Amino acid sequence: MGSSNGMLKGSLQTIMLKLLQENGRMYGYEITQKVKEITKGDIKLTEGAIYPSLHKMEAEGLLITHTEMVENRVRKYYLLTEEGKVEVRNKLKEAESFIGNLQLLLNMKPAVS
Amino acid sequence: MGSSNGMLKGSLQTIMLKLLQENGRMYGYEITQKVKEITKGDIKLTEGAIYPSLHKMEAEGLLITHTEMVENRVRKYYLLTEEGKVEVRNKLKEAESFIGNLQLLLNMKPAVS
DNA sequence: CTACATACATAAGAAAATTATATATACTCA
DNA sequence: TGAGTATATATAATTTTCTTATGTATGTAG
Repeated sequence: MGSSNGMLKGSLQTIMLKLLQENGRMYGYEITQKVKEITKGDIKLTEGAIYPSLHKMEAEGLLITHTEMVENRVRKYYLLTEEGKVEVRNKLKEAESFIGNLQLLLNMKPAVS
Repeated sequence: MGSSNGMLKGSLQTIMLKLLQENGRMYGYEITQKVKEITKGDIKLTEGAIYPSLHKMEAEGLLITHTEMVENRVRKYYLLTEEGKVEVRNKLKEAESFIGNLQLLLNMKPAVS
């Protein structure tokens, strides 16, 4: 079934911010599809997780939005603000450090000599 | 200051189970010190996080305990049950997969050709 | 007319953490 | 003697963040 998330807890924001950094602008549904594609179906983001998270980041000033009608459907695009661009870099550093530490703790990486 | 946790969310159990797998038996405070040591102070587990988590894993049958008095202080040692040993392996596979996916999403790993 | 894909939103509840507090012993430092 | 730190465990209150479920709406495939 692939979709054994459970460890996703603290990294949703980081993932979405990084995708926005790379793609310039994205809408919610597009993000879920992109993540599914990149992880080959392993990680499936749910609407109940992404939309509140996007709203929160918008409220915090990390994202701005603009809405478009495409094929008679509403699309709400999200883009990074300047503050958001700074935040991505911080989050990525944090993630890098965290992954390194996790690999050390779980013995997935040789100890540094 | 190093101690920017925040991404620890879903991995506390995995970390503690892995340490127990490696060390045979450990007590709560010892786990916090070991994690601090291995991560050079980056990750500081709090009591409010570890004790409820250990209690839960004991209730689930993953751990058993025995208490000892050392230097006039109580120590509650935790050990893996057979079920717990199986669980560590599952959690480690999950963690490996998750870390791989996260590195892909965050562009911390070259795309597989 | 049913199901699925696209697209957003939100409410209810659960899970897992943070923060704060409490207990208790022992050592150090002023 | 009193304060602070280290060792050691526990729990309550709160917050954050997620899952699950539901609702709206359009378009296509069968």
